[in-house]
Amino acid sequence: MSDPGSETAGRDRTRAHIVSVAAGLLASGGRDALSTRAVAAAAGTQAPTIYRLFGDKEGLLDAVAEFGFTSYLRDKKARPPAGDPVEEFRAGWDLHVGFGLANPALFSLMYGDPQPGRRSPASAVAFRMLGERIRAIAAAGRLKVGERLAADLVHSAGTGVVFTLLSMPEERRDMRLSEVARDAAIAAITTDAPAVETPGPAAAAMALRATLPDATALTDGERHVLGEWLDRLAVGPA
Amino acid sequence: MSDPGSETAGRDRTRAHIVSVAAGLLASGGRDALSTRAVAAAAGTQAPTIYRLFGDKEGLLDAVAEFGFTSYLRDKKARPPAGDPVEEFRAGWDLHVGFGLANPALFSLMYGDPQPGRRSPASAVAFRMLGERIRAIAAAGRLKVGERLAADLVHSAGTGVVFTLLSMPEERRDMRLSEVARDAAIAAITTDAPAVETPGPAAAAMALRATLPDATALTDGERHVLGEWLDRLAVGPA
DNA sequence: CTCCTGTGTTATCGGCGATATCGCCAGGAC
DNA sequence: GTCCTGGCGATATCGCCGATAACACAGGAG
Repeated sequence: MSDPGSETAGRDRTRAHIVSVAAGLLASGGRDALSTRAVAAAAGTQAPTIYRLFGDKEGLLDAVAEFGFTSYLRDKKARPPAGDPVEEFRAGWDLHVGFGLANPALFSLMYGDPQPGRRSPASAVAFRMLGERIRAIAAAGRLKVGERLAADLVHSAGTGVVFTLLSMPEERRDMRLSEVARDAAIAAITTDAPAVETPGPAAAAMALRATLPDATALTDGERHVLGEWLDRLAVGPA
Repeated sequence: MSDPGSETAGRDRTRAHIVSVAAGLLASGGRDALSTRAVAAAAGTQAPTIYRLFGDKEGLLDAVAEFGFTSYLRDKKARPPAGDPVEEFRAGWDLHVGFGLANPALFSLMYGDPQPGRRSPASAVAFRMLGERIRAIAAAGRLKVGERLAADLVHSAGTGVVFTLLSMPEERRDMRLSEVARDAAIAAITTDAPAVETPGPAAAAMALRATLPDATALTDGERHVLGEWLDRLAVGPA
């Protein structure tokens, strides 16, 4: 281990090669084409190598999913930021649905056959991206439900749309479904009139201060303390 | 074949027995527990019998899915018609989501790993039921999109919600997700005027929640408590 | 030079879906 | 009553799968 750089480089290189070959097999032959033997043969190596590098088959599948997903993102990521967080959200939705339709086997790998608690690294990446978009909407004062619920709702709608479209013959897919579902999700989690005009906690605190009497979810005492804190926040970090 | 009645009766009986045993295996051990050998052994028969009765493994899976789905419907179908088609729709949604959460392996069998054009008999039954509910809404003059698009949208939302909930650990599942998604779907396909949107404190609370880490005017403890209150405000008056 | 770790290679295990083959027996044909 | 035949149970088998044990070999560490 005196030369870990080149050693792990060689290791990483064969690993990347196997993942790339496996992704090709998956895309061309579907999930069933991705057997350890087929991958090993196509990569010019042996079955035990896969287990040394990936632990087990699930490790290989995770690596393939992450590779395919990030590759797709890299190819498509020429999009300039739109400014409006809801417009950014739309772009993210379309990107994700496009990924699912372009890589059905990969998408099924990431989201099909769900197991409680288990989440593939690739879908974790996707969910984190979604969380950032949701947060941006919230920071703009246009989110009317909790961030977590919003993210779950959008995730549900997106995966559902992709699965539904994938179950149809390709020529019968109605892409309006994606748009309608997308806008329905937006309508469910956002408000048209932004509650906050300027970014930062101060403006948000002021906006909340104004609607505080309507905050019936809090007790009188909580409302009182909250009011004091909001006053401090409205002044700013002085 | 002079006595087709009793002959096919015996055939149907063993068939039903195998399906019932297989459903039990699937419910207890998950999808992987449903191997032809395991089913044959548990049913007290031999592997070739399964192929004689069901053609191949997919035929067996279809039969199991249909059996499980119709069994669930039979057990739960004590619901009296509600009159209002949208209310009927709500009941159907809740029934379907309940089925998915109660039978995760069956649900994955029906909707996971989608293949273009292929639709399991069980999901065909479910989709037909959905179509009837949609048609009733249309007949009442309250559908604002095409029946087909409406059905696809609802199907997407429903399967997406179930998959999302199934991917979470059981104790972390937020059942509001199903309700919010359901009502969002209703809002997207019906002409019912959505509840008048009073801004309320939710959006401002979410805006502040998103920028909370920047709120340097508060101590860590205050920020923590404030975060909990803001989450409650996002849910609304409960 | 010797050891020791990591890799390539072969062989193998138990299980899977699917099928060929054969003995058997019930029921109709005559 | 006897023969024939079609479907069933049972066994064995094929090819493939995921996974792992066992072993030969290379090449740096000491």
